[in-house]
Amino acid sequence: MEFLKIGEVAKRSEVGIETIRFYERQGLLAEPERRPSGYRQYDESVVSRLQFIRHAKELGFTLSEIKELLGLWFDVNTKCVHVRQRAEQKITDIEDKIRSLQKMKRSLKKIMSQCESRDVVNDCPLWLGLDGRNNNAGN
Amino acid sequence: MEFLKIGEVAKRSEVGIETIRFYERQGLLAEPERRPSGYRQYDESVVSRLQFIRHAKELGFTLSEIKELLGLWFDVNTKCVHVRQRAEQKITDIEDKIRSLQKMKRSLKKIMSQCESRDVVNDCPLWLGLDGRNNNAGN
DNA sequence: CTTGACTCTGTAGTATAGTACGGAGTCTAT
DNA sequence: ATAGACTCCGTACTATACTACAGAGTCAAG
Repeated sequence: MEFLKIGEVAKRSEVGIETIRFYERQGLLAEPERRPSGYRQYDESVVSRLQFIRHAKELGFTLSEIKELLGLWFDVNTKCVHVRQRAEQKITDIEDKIRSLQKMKRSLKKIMSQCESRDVVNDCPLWLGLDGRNNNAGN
Repeated sequence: MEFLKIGEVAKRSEVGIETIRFYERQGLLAEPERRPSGYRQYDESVVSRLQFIRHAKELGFTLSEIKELLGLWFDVNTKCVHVRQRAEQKITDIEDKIRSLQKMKRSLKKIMSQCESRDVVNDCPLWLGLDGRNNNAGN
């Protein structure tokens, strides 16, 4: 079987059929080939692309950010400097996210240790560990 | 001045007034004390709490997940075992997020290097690097 | 050739997370 | 004591990201 129908793509990528069509309308997926009947014909690469979208969403990227991330690849063939800049910016954003998550993780561990030692405190380590001033990435 | 009015809290936490009231309705913030006039009176701790909410949102947590995260603290005073379990689960979630972000970062760096070397390829490292289940790298 | 599962387009509805009034009362600096 | 900024509540509106039809056509196994 050369091509996948939308239902097969949905199954493999764990993304709903309606959602796939929605992403197409939003420009996250290219318009696929069609059979004479009008049925969409996908090749397998769309499955990875959809999985990427799914992961990126779970990491707090919006669809338009994801669109930009995906766009970086296509631009590789065109304007190198802009790609570099945007990729660098994205990397910085990602590093900020990682740092915040690591803080959050440390705070949770602190909660657990306090819990263990029955040492009830009045300050919540969760938000004390995560208050501002460490990152201010604007979009 | 002992207490903060909602506008001051909004300014310090960089969260809108309407949003603060919205979070109160959603149960992310406790109902604050009131002046005889009905004005809300906050102490400073609410600012950290709002900042925590803001950060957690940027990391892809939903409001109800954030509510749960915040809830962990209060439960510390009550049922230790459940807190430990939930905190452990959250830590696992966070570690998954960190791993995905690190993959994404590596993929972006790969894009940049390919861009630099003018080595145009057909496979996009971005989503090739992020498709499911090969998630087993430590940090 | 039928039948049931699948797909098409277009439109409408839902959940989440805010954001924006309107019309009233309150606070505070002069 | 009054102007201008602030706050109250309730309701309605918005943006994002889906999700669910309706009504029609298509595909493929028996």
